[in-house]
Amino acid sequence: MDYSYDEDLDELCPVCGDKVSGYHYGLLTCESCKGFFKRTVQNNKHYTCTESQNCKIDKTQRKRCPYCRFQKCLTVGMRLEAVRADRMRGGRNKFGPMYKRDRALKQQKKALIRANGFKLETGPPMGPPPQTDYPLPPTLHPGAKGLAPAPPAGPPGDYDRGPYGPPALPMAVPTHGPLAGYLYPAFPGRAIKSEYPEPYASPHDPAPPYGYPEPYPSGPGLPGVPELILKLLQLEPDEGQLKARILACLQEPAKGRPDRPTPFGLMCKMADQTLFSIVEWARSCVVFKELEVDLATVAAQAGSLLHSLVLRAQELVRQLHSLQVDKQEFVCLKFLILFSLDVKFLENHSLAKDAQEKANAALLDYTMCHYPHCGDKFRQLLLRLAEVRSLSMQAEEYLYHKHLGGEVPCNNLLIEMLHAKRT
DNA sequence: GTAGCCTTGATG
DNA sequence: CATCAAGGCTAC
Repeated sequence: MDYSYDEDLDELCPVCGDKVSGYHYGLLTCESCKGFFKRTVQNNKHYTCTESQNCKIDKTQRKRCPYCRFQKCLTVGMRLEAVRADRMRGGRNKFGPMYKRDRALKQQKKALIRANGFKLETGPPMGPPPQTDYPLPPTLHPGAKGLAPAPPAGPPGDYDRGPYGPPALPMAVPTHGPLAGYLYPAFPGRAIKSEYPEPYASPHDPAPPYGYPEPYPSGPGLPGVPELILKLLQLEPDEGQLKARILACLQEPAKGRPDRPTPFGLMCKMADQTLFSIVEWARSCVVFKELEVDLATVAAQAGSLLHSLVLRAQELVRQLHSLQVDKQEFVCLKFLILFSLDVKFLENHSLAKDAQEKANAALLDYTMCHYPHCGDKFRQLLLRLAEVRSLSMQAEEYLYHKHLGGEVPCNNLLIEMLHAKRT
C-alpha cells in the first residue's frame, strides 16, 4: 500500500533507528516502538536497568533494556496522553493537527533544502540518526508565533502542562527519577474517554537543571525545539562521567604535598577538571572550531574576596534553580557564554556574532514556545548570563592574584588558561 | 515480551 | 469514501 506521507518513510525511528511506519503517540516512530510504548503504558509496566541507565537503543539492541528504551521513548517526545485510558479503537485524537503541521513543516524543509542546495549534515554516529540538519534558516524554527509545529498546540493549561506549570516537554522528563509519576495507575478512570486524563501523566518534578544523565537525548524533529538547540544537546558531555572524573581527581593524593588538602586546593582541582571538560566541549562545538583568536595582554589587577565570590555564586545557583532552567535553555546559555564577544583581537568577529545571534534567537524562540505563561523567562535568563560573566571575571582576577602570590596549589590547566589570557 | 499485520472509527 | 492513528491479534 502506498502512504500519502511516503516522503517521511525514509525517516528513521528516533528511538531505535528502525523504519518509521507513521505517527504514533506524538511523533513518527517505527511499528515496534509504537507497540512497546503502548504495552508499557497500558499495562503500567515498570522496568529496571541492570546497567547505568544509559543503554544504547538501536534496532538490534532495543529488546535488551526496556527501561532505557522507555526512557528514550519519553525523551524523544512520545506522549503518554496519546495512549487511551479507555482503549477506544479508531478515530482521531487531538494530536491530529500537530501531525499535520509537522508533516507540512517537513515538506517545507525538504523543499527548502532542495531549493537552496543545503547539505543535510548528519550528526555524530551515536544513537539514532539525529537528522539535525542544523544549518537551517531561523524561519524554520518552530516559531513562537503560531505558524509552526509547536507541540503544545492547545491553549495554555491543557495537556502539555504539568501541575507546576512547565510543559511536559520531551526533555523535561526526569530520566532518573522514579517512574511512578509517568504511568496511569492502572487506568483508574476507565470511564474517561479522553486521551489526556490524568494530570500526573506529566512529570511532577522538572528535571534538575544540571543533572542530566542522558548525554545525547537526540531526536529528529523534536517538536518545538530549534535546530541549534538540538545540535547543542548532542554535544553535551556526559554529566555522570564528568562527576566521576572530578571525584576521582579529588580523591587522588596531591603529589609532593602530603599535607591535608585545603578547601581552596580542592576547589582548584575541581575547577581544573571542569575546565578540561569545558575545553573538550568547546573544541567540539559547532562554529567555535572555526574561530581564530589573537591573544592580547590583559592588565592584572588585584582580586576580590573568595568569600563574596562563593556567596554570589550560590545566589546565582539559587536563582537558576528557581528559574527552572531546563536542558535546552542550559545548552543555549553555555553556547552564549562560549561566544562572548569580549575576546580581544578575535579575527572573525562576525562569525561569533552570528553564532551568538542565532543562539539568542533560538533561546527566545524556545522560551516563548515552551514557557509562554512565563513571558519574562528569556530576559531573566539573559540577566543570569550577565551575572555569570561578571562572576567569572572577578573569579579570574582573584585567581590571578592568588597565583601571583604563589598560593594556587596546582600547576594546572586553570593557570595555563590564566596565563594565556594575560600574556 | 516482541513486532508485524489487522481492525476500527473519527475526520475531512 | 479515503485516510491514518489508535487498539487488537497472534506467530514467534
